[in-house]
Amino acid sequence: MNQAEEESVYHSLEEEAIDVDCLLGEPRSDQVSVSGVWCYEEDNLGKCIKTEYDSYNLGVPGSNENMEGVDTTNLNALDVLPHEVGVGNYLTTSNVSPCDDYLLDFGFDHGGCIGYVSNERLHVGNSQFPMKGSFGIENSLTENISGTECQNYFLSNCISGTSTNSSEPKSVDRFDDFSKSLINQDILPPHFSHSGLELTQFCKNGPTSTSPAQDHGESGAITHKRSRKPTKRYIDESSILSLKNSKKRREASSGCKGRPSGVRRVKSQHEVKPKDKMAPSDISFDKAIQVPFVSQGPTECQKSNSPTKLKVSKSAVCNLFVSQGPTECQKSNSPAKIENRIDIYSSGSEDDSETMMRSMTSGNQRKLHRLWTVSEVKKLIDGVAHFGVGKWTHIKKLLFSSSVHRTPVDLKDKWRNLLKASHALKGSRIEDDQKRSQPWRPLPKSILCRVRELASVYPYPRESNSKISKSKVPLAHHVSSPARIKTSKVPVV
DNA sequence: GTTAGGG
DNA sequence: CCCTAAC
Repeated sequence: MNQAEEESVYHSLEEEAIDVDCLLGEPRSDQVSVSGVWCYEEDNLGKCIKTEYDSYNLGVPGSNENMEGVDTTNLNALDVLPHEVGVGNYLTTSNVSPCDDYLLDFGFDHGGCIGYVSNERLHVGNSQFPMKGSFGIENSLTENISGTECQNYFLSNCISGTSTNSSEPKSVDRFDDFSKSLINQDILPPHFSHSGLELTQFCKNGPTSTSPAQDHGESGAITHKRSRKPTKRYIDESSILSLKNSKKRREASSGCKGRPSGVRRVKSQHEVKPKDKMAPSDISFDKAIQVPFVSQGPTECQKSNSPTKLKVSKSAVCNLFVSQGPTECQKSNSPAKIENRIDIYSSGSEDDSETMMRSMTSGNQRKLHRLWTVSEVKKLIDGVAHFGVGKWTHIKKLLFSSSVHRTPVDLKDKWRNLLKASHALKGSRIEDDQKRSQPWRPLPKSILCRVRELASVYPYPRESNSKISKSKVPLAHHVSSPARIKTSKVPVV
């Protein structure tokens, strides 16, 4: 086995491990959408119900003491030992085979957990619809259709809807029904309810024509960098501090570079305008030095933190710093120790596979640092592929609705980082270099490649201006991106 | 309210 | 991840 093969095996194993974690960790409320979407497919109605039933039983093993009394279906489900409840059982009990991708995507991760289909596979069939297979909606559409029919189903539906509405009314109706079902589950925006205009337009022109890039009048022209002047806060700080605290600053910043991570203002509800906020007394550099639990004087922090709460925070944070492994963070904190200010833990307890850190000083609470899972990255990529760069709230609402901790800004930040990573990969081509630059979390090369593709399709403002024009990406030359997609990605049927 | 970009 | 100007 050469090195490349080892790499690929390594990646696939890693992905599998992460995804199984994800699967076991994130069923929850998504189950609702599973059953709902399944039931769209009439042929699978029985299976859906059965599977749903089974999974509920699996969720409460041993809760039924009269096992002899239950029917065969229940017995089958209950026979499964808790540790056996996993991918295999879900799949084998469901039997909705043609679209396992879809099942897993929607059932457990809304679009990318196990069933991610990389872009490479998208081109296996004769359909070249850009985001084929990797996006939950489309998978859902094709759940019971196999082969090329499956691949072209979405498209053919749309096209038949435009040319002659009566040519395949059944398909359109079917699609319409499905889209409605999605809307009812908040998976699709309301305007998807009309399979006629919007969707056909979407299909005919490809996703980019209705993408945010054009909505904002960016067609052809890449967004220019926004001019940026020094922030008020910066001006205030610098003017005041340069006079009063230059000496202290040197001492404080010697220990921590720049703004110390974790030192942050509490965004209180009584927040005032920056100028008022930064009264000289507030800019005590006691805050900059990371001495978390010392009373800070009349600052905002003190307003929001009672001494007892500080104490609680301290213990919780200690626990967190000790237990860095996945899934331990939540479990190691006894409920008694965690109260109001720690509620962020319970609210974010849905993803056990993530490593969490918390830096905290002066009572300021920084959001949990949640590492991005591969499945999350895939969802983000799919979202960008469908809606374009910049539609972060759209992507958030549609694909990350179950991830309360991922804000649109987070998505944007992550996309920026992905671009960096993908460019790093492009620059050095060698995967070892990639690992050297990101030894902590090597992303699968396929993902980075996909990011790179999308980066050329949906240039990110500024970065794409400079990098893509300079780079040797052959696809992104003189043709504006929407036009390029139109010609290269949308198949002519 | 959202997004871009600097930190 | 946070912050803030720009939109």
